[in-house]
Amino acid sequence: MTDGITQGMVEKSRPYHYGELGSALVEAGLVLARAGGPDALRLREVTRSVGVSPSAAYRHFSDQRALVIAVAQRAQDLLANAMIDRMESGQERTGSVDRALARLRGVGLGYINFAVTEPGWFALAILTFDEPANNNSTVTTKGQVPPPYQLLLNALDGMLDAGVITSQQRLHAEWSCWSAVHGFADLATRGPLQTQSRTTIDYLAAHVVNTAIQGIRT
Amino acid sequence: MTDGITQGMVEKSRPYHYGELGSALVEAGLVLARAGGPDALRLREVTRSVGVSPSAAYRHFSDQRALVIAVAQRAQDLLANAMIDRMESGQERTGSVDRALARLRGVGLGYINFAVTEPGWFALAILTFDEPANNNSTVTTKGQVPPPYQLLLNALDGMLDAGVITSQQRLHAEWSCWSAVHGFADLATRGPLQTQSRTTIDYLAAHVVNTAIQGIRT
DNA sequence: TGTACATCAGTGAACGCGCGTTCACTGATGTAC
DNA sequence: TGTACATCAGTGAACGCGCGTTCACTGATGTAC
Repeated sequence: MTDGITQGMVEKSRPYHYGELGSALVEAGLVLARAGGPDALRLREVTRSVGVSPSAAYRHFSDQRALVIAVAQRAQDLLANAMIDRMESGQERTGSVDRALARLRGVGLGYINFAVTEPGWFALAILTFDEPANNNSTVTTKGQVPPPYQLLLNALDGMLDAGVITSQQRLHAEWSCWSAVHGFADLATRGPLQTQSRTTIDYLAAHVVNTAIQGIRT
Repeated sequence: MTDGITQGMVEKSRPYHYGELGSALVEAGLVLARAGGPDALRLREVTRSVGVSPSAAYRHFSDQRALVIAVAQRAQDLLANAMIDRMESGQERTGSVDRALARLRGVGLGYINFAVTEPGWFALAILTFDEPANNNSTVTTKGQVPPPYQLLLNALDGMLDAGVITSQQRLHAEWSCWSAVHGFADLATRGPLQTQSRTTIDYLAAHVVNTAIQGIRT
C-alpha cells in the first residue's frame, strides 16, 4: 500500500499529523457550501469530508461558528474578485464618463452574476456582511469595510470624480445601488425569478442595473 | 378544577377533542415565526405550544413542510395588508399623478416597513414567493400571483394610466422596483443596516424608494 | 328516547437520525542535553 | 550522533439534545335503528 505520498484524487492512508488542517477545513467547507449553501457547513460533515475526526476541528476553530465565519470570509473574497473581474473587463473606454459608468455597471453585474452562478457561495457571503470582521485563525485583518461594499463605494466615487453625478447625488447612493443589485440577486436566487432562464436573468439584470444608475443620476 | 371553558390566557384541561386544531397550529406557528423566523417552525415546537402531541399535526398537514407553507401564506397575507394600509394612508391627493406616485411609494415603503418591524414574518413570507400556491388545508386559492407582487403591478399600472411613465418605461419596471425595495429590506433586516437606528432606516428607505422611482422614469 | 356502533381526532411510545461539544487518550514531532 | 522528554495535533467514544415521522391505541363524537 502506498504511504506518505498523496495518491490520486482521494488521499488514503493519511500522513502522520496533517498538513494544514485549519485551511484544509476551510477549503472543504467551501466545496460543501458551493453545493449546499451555509446549511451544508456542519462541523461533522466538514471534518468527515477531510477525513478527520470531528474533534480535530477544535484545534483550529473555537467552535462551529468560527469555522463558518472563516469559510464565509473566503466566499466574500470570491465575490469581491468576481466583481473586480467584471469591473475591469472591457476596460478601454474613450471618455472618463463612460469609464466610470462601465465600472459602476460592472460592480453591480459582477455581484449579480456571482450570485446567480454560485448561489451557495453567495448565500454564505452575505451571511457575514454584518460581522465585525473578527480576526480568526491567524488571518490578517484587511480593513473594517467588507471588500464588495468598498468596491461599490470606489465606483461611486469614480462617478463623482468623472462628474457624472453631483456630490448631492452621491449622498447615500451606495444604498440605492446596493439595494437594487442585492434585491435582484436575492429574487433571482431564492425568489420568483429562480425558475427563469439564464438569458432572461441576464437581460433583466442589465435592465435593473441601468435603471438603478439612472435613479441616482435623477 | 375548571373544565370545558377556556380559562384565562392559558387553557388548561383541554376540551374533549379540540376546536380547530388545523388553524390553531397555523396561528401558533405565526406566533413562533414572529420571534424566531422560519427556523422556529418546528413541528414539535408548534404542537407543543398548542398543547397537543406532535403526531396530532398529521391529522391536518401531510408533513412539516405543508404546515410551514400554510403559515408562510398567512405571513404573506399580513405583508400584503401592511402594504395596502400604507398605500391608502394619505389617500386624498390633488392630482392623479401625485396619487399614482404616492401609491407606488406606499407599496414600497409598506413592504420595507413590514420587513423592518416584523423581520420574522418577513423572512417567512419571502420563503414562498416561488411556491406555486399549492392549495393546502382547505384554503381557497386566491389566484396565481402572490398578493404583494400583484399590488406592485397595480401601482405601476396606475403610474402608466396617470401618464407618469410611458409604456416603454413600464416594461420590466416591476423588477427594478421590487429589486430595490426587497434588497433594502434584506440589507436592513439581515445585512449591514441591521444595526442602524429606526430613524436612519426610515430615512434611507425613503431615499431608496424615491431613487428607484426616479430610475424607472428615466 | 335509548342503545350499538362506526368514525376519526388526538395519544404516547418508539424509531432512527445527525448534530455540536467534551475529554481522556495516543502517537508523531522537534528540542534539550 | 543519540537518547529522554515536553509538546500538541488528531483520535474515538461518549454526552445530551431535539428533530420529523410511524403506528397501534384510546376515547369522544354523532349517526343508525
